[in-house]
Amino acid sequence: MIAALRQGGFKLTSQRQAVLRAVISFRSPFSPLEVYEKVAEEMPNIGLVTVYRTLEIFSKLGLLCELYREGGARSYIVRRPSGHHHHLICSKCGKVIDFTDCDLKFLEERLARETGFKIEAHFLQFQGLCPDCHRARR
Amino acid sequence: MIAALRQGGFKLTSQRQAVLRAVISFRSPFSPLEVYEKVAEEMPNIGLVTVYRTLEIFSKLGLLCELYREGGARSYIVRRPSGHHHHLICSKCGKVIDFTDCDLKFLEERLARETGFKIEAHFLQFQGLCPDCHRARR
DNA sequence: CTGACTGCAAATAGTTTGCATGACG
DNA sequence: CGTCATGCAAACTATTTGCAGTCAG
Repeated sequence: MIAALRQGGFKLTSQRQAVLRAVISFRSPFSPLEVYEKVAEEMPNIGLVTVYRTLEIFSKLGLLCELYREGGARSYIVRRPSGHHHHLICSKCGKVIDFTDCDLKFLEERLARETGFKIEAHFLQFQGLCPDCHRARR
Repeated sequence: MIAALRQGGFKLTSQRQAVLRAVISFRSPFSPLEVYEKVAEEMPNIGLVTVYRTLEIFSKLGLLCELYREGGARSYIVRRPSGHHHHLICSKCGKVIDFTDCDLKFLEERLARETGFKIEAHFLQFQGLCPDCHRARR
């Protein structure tokens, strides 16, 4: 991680180390504000702006992955080493489950053939109710 | 649609009709602001707030489906009872091509079985270069 | 040293709320 | 005619930008 920062030409400041520590302590998706609050416990002078900027850098470096949730707040998760993955999100409580195998190669090839596009990426996301929320609804 | 409004106990106002007309004219996901701008062409006095409230109602009635895009703006698509569809977007010029058959049933069933989620929707989008932009790049 | 980084304050963007007026049913 | 809907303005929340001082390399 420290190596990744250096490689990107970024400086290793105490703030960035603190944000990194906070980020890897989360087990579910987190917003910039949540990270800020956690970091502020040990570093009260840190600015929320710094947290925003640091999360953006981490995201560009591939350490974090931005995802889409209801409620307007941006949220991130720590990216697993495996690389490419998708999400299954509970529309009630926001719980997120990753999955990696999406098996879209056949569809992608057909679309490329039919449209002439050179396809570079895809975004796939499922929404639904997690077991708890599904149960609670009844 | 009109029936759906009545059934929900909502009044059928000219604004709601105009928003409905605008909404079904879009071929790709749209934000409240985009809907507002389109409606304002024929009804300059409409308030952005009314658009927000109307879209929320339509969403609750099941006519629209909220989805997540980069950039922070909320966005919706029309939920089509028969033909839900997806997009293939050129990352250079923004050209959009729709496609309908996405063949995710098998994946969806497997995810539902493995996670216990009740899956309600999915969002799938491909990005790449359209033939023109691909040619131009060389 | 020096350019990148930080933190403050202010600016923006998107969305929601309060309230008086207006219109559907 | 009563109630729900509208539109304005203002409040709010999340995020971005400008800038002067600070620090890692």
